[in-house]
Formats: sequence, structure tokens, C-alpha cells
Amino acid sequence: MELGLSLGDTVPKPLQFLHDNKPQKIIEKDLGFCMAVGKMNSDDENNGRSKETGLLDRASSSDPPVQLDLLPFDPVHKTTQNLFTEPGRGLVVNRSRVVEEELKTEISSPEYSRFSSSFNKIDFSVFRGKRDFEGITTYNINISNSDDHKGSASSRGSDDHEEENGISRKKLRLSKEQSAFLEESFKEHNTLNPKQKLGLAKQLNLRPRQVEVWFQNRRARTKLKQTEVDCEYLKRWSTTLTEENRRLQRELQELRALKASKPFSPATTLTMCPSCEKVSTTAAAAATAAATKPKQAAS
DNA sequence: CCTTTCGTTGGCGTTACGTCA
DNA sequence: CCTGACGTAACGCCAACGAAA
Repeated sequence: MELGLSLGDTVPKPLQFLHDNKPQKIIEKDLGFCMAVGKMNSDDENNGRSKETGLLDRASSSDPPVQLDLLPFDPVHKTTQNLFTEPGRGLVVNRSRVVEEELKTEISSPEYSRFSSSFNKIDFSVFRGKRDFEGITTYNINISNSDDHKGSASSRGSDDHEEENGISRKKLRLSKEQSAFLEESFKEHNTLNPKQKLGLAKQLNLRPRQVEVWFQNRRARTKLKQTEVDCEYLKRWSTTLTEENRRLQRELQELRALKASKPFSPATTLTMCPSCEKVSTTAAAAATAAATKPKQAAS
């Protein structure tokens, strides 16, 4: 098996060793990832490679090459028409199930076999030309670099779980564009009805479930933030109340001390000024009242 | 009308992955 | 390179709700 790779080309470039007569697919995107897979038989392994360069000699490979196009992320869904319209062989990776569903309706088998992807584990399919259906093969490429996927069966339950379509549940980091778009939607409405969910999923090239989960987590984050704010507020409020309590306790002690110093003064009672909330004796209040009364009478 | 069943949805706690210091 | 902290996608479970039987 021989792999060729080109990254970052506007249009997936033909790989030198595999094209002689195959028509090239054109993908109208600004970033492409094109990988070619050339199958070698055992004899090819030994003889098909140039001893000097180590490169595959195409003439010696009996099986036609396969070209893989990793389509770039497209936050605004575009139709996949023309993708399968040309004869030849190829692989398509990096389209969500939303697109997959669309493809299933747009493209009739045998041009379409199956594809899906997630970040770490790529599950893709080979399609061939309209008249060359019988050889459809599905490959699974695992490009994970984490230790979980180095061949051993994982003990983590979810790693082994796969949805019925073979799409891994493995965590996929959303792009900045996707997150920003979801964030904007969340500002408008923090819950989604099914129609909005599907619309967002389609626009962002995500599964509806992903959109749903994102909103759930986003609501949880909002709530957590709000809880933190509330907690801070309550802390400050608690501090204020504690200080107020101390002040009142001091005042009470002063009053008790005052009462102790003048134990037999029947004319002395406690009143509170409603404006300043200071406690004073009625003797003082009476004096104040006496001072203000003549003025009121005069007026 | 009630009651039951079923599907959907949101909340919540948790797990595990990706990133960064 | 390794490690721990942190953010977050994804999961499972449960409760609430509405529609249908």
C-alpha cells in the first residue's frame, strides 16, 4: 500500500504516481487535503518500488489507485452536488451525517456507499464510478494519536460505543467558527425547538445531537456562572449583615451601660430617630421637641 | 373526562479528551 | 517530555411534559 499526501491546496492536486488517465475531481473550497492510496500486491512490494527513490512505480501496480479527499470544514453547508458525478474512484471524508443524509437522497447507490467521520477515527468508504459498483469497500482509518487507540481494547465504555452508523462518539472539538455561531444563537434563544436545532446542525455541519448537547452544556455554564455571581453577592451581603450586627451589638452594650448608670430615671425611655436610626433617650428628645415647639406655634 | 404508556426534552452529575502552563 | 489544572464535548440517568391510546 502506498500513500501520497498533499495539504493545503485549493484544489486537490493530482498525485504524481497515480494519475495517468483518471479525471480529476474539483472541489470548490479554499483548503483541501488530498491523499492517494495505491494498492500493491506482494510482488509490488518487492519489485514495484524504485530502488533509488523508494517511490512506487505505478506501472507495476495492478490495482487502480484510490484518491481520498478530506473536505475542509464548511460552517455554512453547501450542497454536495458534483461530488459523485464523475466516474472514477475516490474517498470522501469529513462530511457530517447531515450531509450524509442529504447525499443518501441526492445520490443513488452505487455511486454512494458510505462515509462519516470524527476527528480521531475516520470511517470512510470507497466509491467507484457509476458502472463500477461491485467493488465497493469500506475502510476504517484510525488516525488517533492518543494512547487509547493504539490497538488495545479500551476499558472506557464510551470509547467502545459507536452509534449505529458507525460514527464514533469520541469527543470532537468544535471549531471557533462553529462555537461563535452557536454562541450567537444562544444569545437569541437559550433553548432550541426541533426546527432550530436541525437548522443549526445543517448550517454548522454538525449532528443535531451535537447542537443539542452544546446548548445543554451552554445552559449549564450560564447557570454555573450565575451561581458564582449569586454566591459573591451573598458573600458581600453576609459581610454587610455581619458588620451591621456588630454595630447593633455595640450600640446595645452602650445602651445597657447607660441604663446601668441611670437606673432610676422613670422619665427616660428609649426612642429611635426614624431618619438616622439612632437611638436616643426621651429626655433628650423632649429637650429637642421643646426647642422646636415654639417655632411651630409661631408659624 | 381519567389513566396509562410512550417519546421527547432539559437538568444534572459525571467522565474523558484536548489544551495549556 | 511529563504532569496537573482547566474547559468542554459527550454520556447516562431522571423528571417533567405532552400526545396518543
